[in-house]
Amino acid sequence: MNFFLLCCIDALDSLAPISENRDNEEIGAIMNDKPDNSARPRKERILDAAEELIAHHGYDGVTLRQIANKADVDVALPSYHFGKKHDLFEAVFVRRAEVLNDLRLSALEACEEAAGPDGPTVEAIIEAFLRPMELPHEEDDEGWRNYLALVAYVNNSPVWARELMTRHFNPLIKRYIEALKRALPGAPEENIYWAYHYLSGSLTLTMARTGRLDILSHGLCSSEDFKTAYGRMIPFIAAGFRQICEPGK
Amino acid sequence: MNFFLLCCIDALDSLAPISENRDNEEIGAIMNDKPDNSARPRKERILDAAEELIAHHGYDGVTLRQIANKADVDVALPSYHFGKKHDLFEAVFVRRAEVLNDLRLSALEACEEAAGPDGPTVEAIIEAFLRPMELPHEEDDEGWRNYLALVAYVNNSPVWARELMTRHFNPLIKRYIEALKRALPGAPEENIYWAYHYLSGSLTLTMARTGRLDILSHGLCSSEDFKTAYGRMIPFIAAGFRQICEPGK
DNA sequence: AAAAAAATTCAACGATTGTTGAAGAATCCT
DNA sequence: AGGATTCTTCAACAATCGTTGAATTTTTTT
Repeated sequence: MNFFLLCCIDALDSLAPISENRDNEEIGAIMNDKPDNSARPRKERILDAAEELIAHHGYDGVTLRQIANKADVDVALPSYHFGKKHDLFEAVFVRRAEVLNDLRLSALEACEEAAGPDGPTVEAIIEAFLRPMELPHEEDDEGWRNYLALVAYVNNSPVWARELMTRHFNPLIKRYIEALKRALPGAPEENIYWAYHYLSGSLTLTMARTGRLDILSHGLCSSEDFKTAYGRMIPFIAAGFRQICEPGK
Repeated sequence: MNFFLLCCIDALDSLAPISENRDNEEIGAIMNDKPDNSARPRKERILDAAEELIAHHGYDGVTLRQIANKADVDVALPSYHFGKKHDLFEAVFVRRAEVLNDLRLSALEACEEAAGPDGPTVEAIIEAFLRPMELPHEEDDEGWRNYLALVAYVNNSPVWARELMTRHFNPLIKRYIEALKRALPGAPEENIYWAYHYLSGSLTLTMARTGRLDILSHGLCSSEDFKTAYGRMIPFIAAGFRQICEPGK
């Protein structure tokens, strides 16, 4: 009863002059749609909220007020911490980009080391490219899932892809391309790029998690099932690479 | 001299009470960034403008005023012809959807007829799926190119994909899936759906024309080169299908 | 040619947008 | 403890958003 009363007060406190931040947040975290907002610092909460909303509705489909509301902070706080809206978007994008690049670089180096002097196979390289994206959300890390959907949104956008994606991801991708060239000696160079393009597309749609495949297959396949998605994808893409990149064919 | 004067008047006529629409438009079409707006009826001009702008900037990234401006019509006209903004968006999406479906259906039926009693091969089916998108813009039909970019945008969006894409494209896709099942007897059914998913992703990114591949390959490949994109894609995807759908492997 | 219908323009509405400066509260440093 | 710094709130700004009703022009019909 006492507990319930406090929650109702909390729900109406939009105009009450509050000065008890910590207590208020902890109570609000219990029965709100914004989970455990009290735990993380506000600056990261804003990034989390922006990440999720932009991944689902796009940059222009989300307002700073929606972001602030989901993060349970004041409207002015995103601007204070990140400046313009576009800067907030970049901050969201950059936050996990280096983490992902590091994971991928380690995976590539590991599979190169494990391989013989001829270098790793196509399958091993593609696996090193894909598995790092599976790892972060084996436990249900919704933040990482949202980020991957955001990357899919950016990578498919004619506006953002050239700037953001190229700047942050191309250097590492070029390393992967070099490894693929070694694994496919004699391949026409442009075909390697086309094959990577198809790989990128398949991966992008997977990360977007639109749920269309679920409907089409009547529940036989699930967009949320990353493990299966990547597991099938590796031999699929590798066979495609071999088909158009091996000179004998 | 006389010609140039008329153009200047035309450029300043935003507040002049005009009643000579036809003449005015023809003159304006010569030196404006909005080409041949006088030729097509206004209702289609609005669809064209919305198509191009939404394909490039997304639904929320475009205002009705921008659309009206590009179509060279009044701000209120889109609302008069199509109602709400969302209805205009759907009108754009639907306009060419049936045309595309018809092209694909004809292509599928043709290749089924050409094949023997065992039905067409995987390559033939995928070709029938892809080539209809190449045809409309072999001549530089920018309208069709914009539409395909719009479909890519929609198909990659968690918000729109389930509703619009499913409603307008799933029926025909199911026919293609059935043909693929025939071409790949004994294949695990879910793998067919996964393979189609990868195909859909590769196609989507190709239609989006982000220009990233151009940068990555230092101009070796071009996002605008649909012919090559589809030509390489068919054997690539077909090999992938065979890899994960043929029971022997 | 007059009347009816459709197409187009104009001006304006309330709502919402991103952003800011000043005021206030919390935290840190010495 | 107290001054400096950082963080957070509040209220408000001009600009722009989608949409609409009434007026006007153009086209179609009679």
